[in-house]
Formats: sequence, structure tokens, C-alpha cells
Amino acid sequence: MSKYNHQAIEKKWQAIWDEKQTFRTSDDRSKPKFFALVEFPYPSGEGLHVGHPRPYTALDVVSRKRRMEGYNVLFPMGWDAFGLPAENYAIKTKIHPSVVTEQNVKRFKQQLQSLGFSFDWSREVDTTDPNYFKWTQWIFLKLFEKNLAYKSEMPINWCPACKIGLANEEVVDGGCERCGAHVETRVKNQWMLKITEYAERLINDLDDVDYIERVKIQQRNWIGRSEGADVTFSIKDTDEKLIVFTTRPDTLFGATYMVISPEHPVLKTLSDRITNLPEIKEYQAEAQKKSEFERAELSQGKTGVKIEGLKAINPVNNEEITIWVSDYVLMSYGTGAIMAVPGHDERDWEFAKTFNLPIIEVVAGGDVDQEAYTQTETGKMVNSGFLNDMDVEQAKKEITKWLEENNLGTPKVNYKLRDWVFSRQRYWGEPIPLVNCEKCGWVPVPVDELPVLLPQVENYEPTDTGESPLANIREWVETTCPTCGGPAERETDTMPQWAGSSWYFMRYTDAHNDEALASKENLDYWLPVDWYNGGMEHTTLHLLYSRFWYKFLYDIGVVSGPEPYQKRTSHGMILGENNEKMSKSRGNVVNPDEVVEEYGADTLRMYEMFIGDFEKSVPWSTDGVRGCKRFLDRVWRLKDMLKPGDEYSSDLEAKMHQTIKKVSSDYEHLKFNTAIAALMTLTNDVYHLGSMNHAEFKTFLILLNPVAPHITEEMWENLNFGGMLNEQNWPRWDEEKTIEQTISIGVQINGRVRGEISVNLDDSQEVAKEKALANENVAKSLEGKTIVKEIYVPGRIYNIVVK
RNA sequence: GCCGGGGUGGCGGAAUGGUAGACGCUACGGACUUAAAAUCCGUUGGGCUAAGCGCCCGUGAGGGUUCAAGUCCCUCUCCCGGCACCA
Repeated sequence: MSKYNHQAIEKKWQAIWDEKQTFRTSDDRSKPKFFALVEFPYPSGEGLHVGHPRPYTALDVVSRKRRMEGYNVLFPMGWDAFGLPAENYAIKTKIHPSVVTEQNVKRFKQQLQSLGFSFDWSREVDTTDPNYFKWTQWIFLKLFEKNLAYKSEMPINWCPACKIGLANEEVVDGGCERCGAHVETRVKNQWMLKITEYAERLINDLDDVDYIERVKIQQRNWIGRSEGADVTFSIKDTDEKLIVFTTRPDTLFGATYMVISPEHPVLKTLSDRITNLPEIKEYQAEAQKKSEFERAELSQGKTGVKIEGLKAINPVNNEEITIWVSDYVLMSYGTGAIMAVPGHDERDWEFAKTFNLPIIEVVAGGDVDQEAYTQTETGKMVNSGFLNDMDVEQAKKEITKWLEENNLGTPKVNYKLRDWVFSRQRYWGEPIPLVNCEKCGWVPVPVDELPVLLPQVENYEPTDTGESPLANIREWVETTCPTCGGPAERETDTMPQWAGSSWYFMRYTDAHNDEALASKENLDYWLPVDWYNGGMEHTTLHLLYSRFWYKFLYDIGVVSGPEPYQKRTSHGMILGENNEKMSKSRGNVVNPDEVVEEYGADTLRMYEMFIGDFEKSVPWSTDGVRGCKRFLDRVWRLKDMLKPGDEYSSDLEAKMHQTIKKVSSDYEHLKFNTAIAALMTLTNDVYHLGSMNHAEFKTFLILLNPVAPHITEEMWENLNFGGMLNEQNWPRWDEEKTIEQTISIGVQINGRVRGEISVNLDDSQEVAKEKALANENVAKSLEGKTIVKEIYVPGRIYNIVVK
């Protein structure tokens, strides 16, 4: 009996699959298609981590199953290779990022291949490949052409350590996401993408896709839609107006003052009327020093300054009210000005208490002297003129109607989502393909001149002024205007890492096309992606950005549907054995290479799937890995228990059908752990039985194959079952045959189990009762009692209620 | 604060309202062996126990619905994730 030699077997089959191009996606469009997508990695210098294979194995399992079910499967892989680590390394070593990237990609690829994933490597993409980013630039130019890209002076988050502008999303707890340094506010001229223009569709279209609920919720949350009204307040004795956004127009009679953001333009336009200007300017300066995070952080205790010399008029009652400046009002949301209703808004209430401002109750039901009353379900309008006695919902409708009729306001929807800061002052990214001409302004580089390549440089250090390192390469920057031929300068900002990953899945459909980002036929055949699995950490950024780009490409006719991903699922993290996040600094990193070496790729794959609930975080366990290896050893030894047979034996028939059903369904529902448990149970049954026939073992191998492809192929071949295992059909089950005729059920007395009886499924209640009463222990428990009620659920339970 | 998800043995985790703890790990016992490893067989929630079956308790806490609740309802609590001065 030969021993299970995982190293030899795995090497052998990887070579065979590679040589036969087993998993190369065919052009056979007569078959139904299945596009399985996993997030492509950033090829870091650390190499693969045991967290990587978890989602990859999951969709590899599904892909392998789908192929055996007759689908034409596209399951590709690539590299999200622009990014800071390679650039930081370049700064230190002066080695070009592309050199490091190439090495890392090579290592990653070899590691992935050693795990036996059924990727179609002929479609590999690399975001740093000029043939790829040519099309990233092309998409940007389309966005620019449609006025969805614009340059704007924006207060941005600035990391003084990385010398880079950060998107809001990259700031974590007031620090830089990468280095943790304290983030400051700086004003920079940035390229922005108008994702906000798609906010409504990004929310609404979630109804038409199959994403796990928490992903949808997080996206809705992030976009932050709120309905209300814009209301116009005039400023006394001027022509200026202050427009505010409010979700509670019903409380307008309770607006006792207004607050504007320190950046609000009216402070400039009406500066000559403001009598305490120095005080205001000082407050503005203070506010500017704080990052947005700090402004939020210091929410305990409100600060502000009253604007002397200006009064606003409440449009509903013509009362004069004061206007304040406070940094709790953000210029970046709504209009940068609010009406303050301290009786019914917690922040306004706190501010009013701090500065001793009047509080008026306009919704009865609480005690506005004690706290703001924000309930909207109950409560009647009071002190509100024509709104009195209405409930909140009705009052909202009435006042909005009134505002519209009197030209004082309009219904309005606002979003928390902000436009996407698309510029990075960095070297290692896609150059933004625009040229700035004194005469013509921003001019796109003509499409036939794409891609705009990165110049070779000596020094990758960003400049202290915050310009990209590219700004120092004068011969690259200085160019001619494509429109007028005059002197012009290239944009030196590059794109963020999110750019390349916003459309990579499209490129897989036609990875080598140099006429278009992909042919229309291929896009139409393969898209949308049928199943996309990725990390929860990408829910609000990557997922939203790529949906935005896809919708845009849909609008300009590049793709034929509005949503890129039909289905989205998410996996949990794999933690170190000490239950902490795996990291070099904690010294708890498990290297997959070592696991593959010692236990084999099949064991690693199986363990990754068996480790626990796929959607939850879970600690690594070396003992658990051994358990999976032990199982594969047991599988290997099954061949010594085989006997001939073309049909399932009576001993195992029901078990076989049950297992096929269970495994087939569990693989589809991210329940890999219980699918494997079912295969283990079957194996245990066979060991107890002492034998298994060929028909049974064939089915077993096919069911196990998606998880452990090497050992199953090897055994299939050794046993001369014919052809390659991956070419077989996925087994079917017969629902009727999953049902066992004789089954053991519990007998309960008053809901407590008192015995167990073996019944036939079609036994009548009388027969079952006879069996139950015949049970010694049941009979004992019934002694001296009166039977009140009996419940018999065939195949489940026999419950006798006694007194 | 708001919105999600969750709390089940020593551990990872299973359980369409119907015998809680499948499967794996750990630990222990037995077989095999000169011995060990490996393997195979068994035990492994807690307590009581006359050792014979059995009985009691047990799914974060407390109530409730039901013949029957880990599962449904109410109240509370703790943990994880997201959002958060968003008007």
C-alpha cells in the first residue's frame, strides 16, 4: 500500500493542469456562463498570507463545481500593483517600483499556483502594465469629457509623514490609515470625481442585486441619504440670503437662531457689516487648525461666536434671530448653514444651553428645558401657527407645501457621500492624462497618445510643497498643448490605487485587447460578474467606486447593464493562534508555504474551508490543520476498502443521496465547514462498515474534489475510473432516496425525552404509540399518570402529555 | 448615540419550533508494537448515582408564548463590526 505523498501528487497534477490548460476559459458561448470573482491582491513584499487563500478557495470550490455542472466558467486572477509600499521601498533603495513589483508578482503567482487554484492565468491582469492603465486613463478622460472630473480647491486631509493627501476614507481616528501620523487640514487643488451625482442610483440599484444584507446596509449608511427641505432665511437689511438644509422643516417655528460654518462665504461678502470681525477671524483661524476629525472629536462642549451686526429673519413668523459661527456646522454637508431648533435637536440644544439662547417647544411630548425632544412618532405641533395640532409627518408636508408656495423653500435630498478625491501627489500611480495650457486650460491627451507613461526618475521623494515627485521632471512636465500647439504642462498628480481596481474585472473578459478596454461581445457575454467575494473592508470604498464607474460606463454605452456584480459575499478574517490580528509585529503570522510543504495544498485548502463559519473571523489552529491532514490520510486509505459496484449499495444509498444533497447545497451557501463535516461523517460510516463500492467512491471523490483537487484526481486516476476527475459530471441526488425508511425518534413525556424508538416513516400513530409504550423507561414514566394529550410528528417526535 | 451581527462544552463550531452539542481539535482509555510514533476502536457539557438503566441541571440574564424554545415574543446585559456634530 503506497502512502499519501502530498508533495509528489500536488506537483504532478499542477503540472498536468498547466500543460493541458485544463482551466483555460473556453469561448464556447453555447454553455451558460459563470463569472466568479475574488479581489485581486496587492503583491506585497511579504508574500502570501494564510488569510488570502480563504476567499480564493471558496470561489475555487464554487468554480470547480460549476464546471462539472456544465458551465463555462471565468475565474481569473491579477494584481492591484500600484501602491505605496513599492514606492516607499523605492524611496529607500532607489530601486524602481516596477522592479520590486515584478519580483513580488512572481512570488505571489508561484505561491498561488502551489495551492492549485483553477485560475485562468492566460487572463492575468496587472494594473501597472501600460497596456492596462492605458484604459484606466481612457476611462478617466471619458469622465473628464462628461464633466464628472473637475479640479477644485479643497480642504483635504494631509498626512505630514507620508506627504500625501488622503481621502476622507483613508483617515482612521484622526490618523493616517497607513502610518498613523496625525492628519492635518490643507487646501490643495485636487482632481475630484463626481460620485455624488450617482448617489441616488447607487442606493436605489441595491434593490436589484443579491448582496449580503450587511453590505447593502453599510453602503446605504455610507451614502447617507436624507430627505428634507432647503429653506431660505433673509438677512435683515441686506440682499443676502442664508439657505439651510433641514430634515425637520416642521420645527421651523422653533428656530430661534442660526449657525453657519466658519468657512461660510457670507462671512466674506458681508464682512463690512460685521462689527466683531476680529473675533470672528480669530475663531476661523482656530477652526482651520483642527482637522475635521478633531472638530468632531471635540464635540463635547460647543464653541462659537455670535455675529454682531447681522440678524436673520425666520420666514414663518418674521422674527429676528441671531446668527452664530460654530465649527459644529460643516461646510461640506448641506449648505454650511443651519437653522437651530434647540427644542428638538440635541446639538442645537447643547449650543443654546452653552450660550443661553431661547428654546421654544414646537412639538409637545417632552420637556425641552431638560433635553431636546427628538421623537417624531408621537407628539403634536404647538406654538407653530398654522401647524398647531398636526402630527410631525403631516406638519412636514404642510410646511413644505407652504414654503414652496411662498418661494421660501424646496424639498431637498442630501447625501453624506462626498465627491471622490482622485489626485495623489505620488509617483507610483497612473498619470492623470491631462495637459494644462495657458490658453486652452485643461486639455486631454489625445486617445492615440495613451498611455501617458511614467518617466524614469532618480528620486521618488515627494516634494515638501506637496507636489508629486513628477513635478521635478521638467522634461516630462513640459509639453505642447494638443489643441493649440503652444507650451503646456502635464498634470503631475497621479491616480489613487482605487482607480485600477475600479474596472479590473472588466478587463478579465478580454485581457489582451488593444482596441478597447474589452470587446463589446465579451463584456456582454461575461458581465455582470455572477459572484464576487471580498473583504468587508472594501464595502464602502472599492465596491462603491467600482459600481460608480460601471454605471458611468453603462451611461456611455460601454457595458450593457447598470450593475457590475450580481452577487456579493464576504469572508471573515483569519487571526493568529493567539486570537489577535495576524501581523509581523505580533509574531503570529502563519506562512502558507510551510503549511503546503508539511501538510499539502489540499490540507491547507480544506482547513481554510473547515476552520469555521466562513463569514466570521476565526483564529488559526495548527492542530486543526493536522485534523484535516488526518482526514485526507483516511480518504487515501479508503481505497483499501473498495469493492466493485455500479450502483450505490443498500447500506449506503440513503447516506449517499443525503451527502450529495448536503454538500451541493452547502457549497452554494458559504457553508463549506458543514459540507466537509458531511464528507467526514460519510467517511466514518464507511470505516465502520468496512467497505465502500466504486460507485459510492466515485461520487465521494467528485464531492470532495473542489476542496481537495489534487488527491481526488490522483485517486481517480489510480483506480482507473476513466478520464480526468475534473471532466466528470456533478452528481445528482434523488430526493426520495435521501429519506430513510426506518428512523429513530425520541419519545417525550411532558416534553422531556424518556426514550427512543425505531419507527417506520409510514407507521401510523397507533403503531408508533405501541412502540413508545413498549419502551421500558417510557412505561415506567407513565405509571400512575393519566394521558392528557399526544403529539406525533412522523420522523421527528412522539410527545405524551400526562397529569 | 444610531444601524447591523452575535453570546451554545476545554477550543473551532453544528442544529426546517421536534432526541442540544453534528464534524473537527484537545484530553483520557483500549488494541497493535520490544517500545514509541502512526493507525484502528472507544470515552470526553456539569452534577447525582445503588454502576442497572436512570434522574436532575444546562445554549449571556430574567420573564412570556407552546404539547415542545438555542430557535418565536418582551425586558436587560455583554462582545464584535459599521456610521457618527451629516442638520
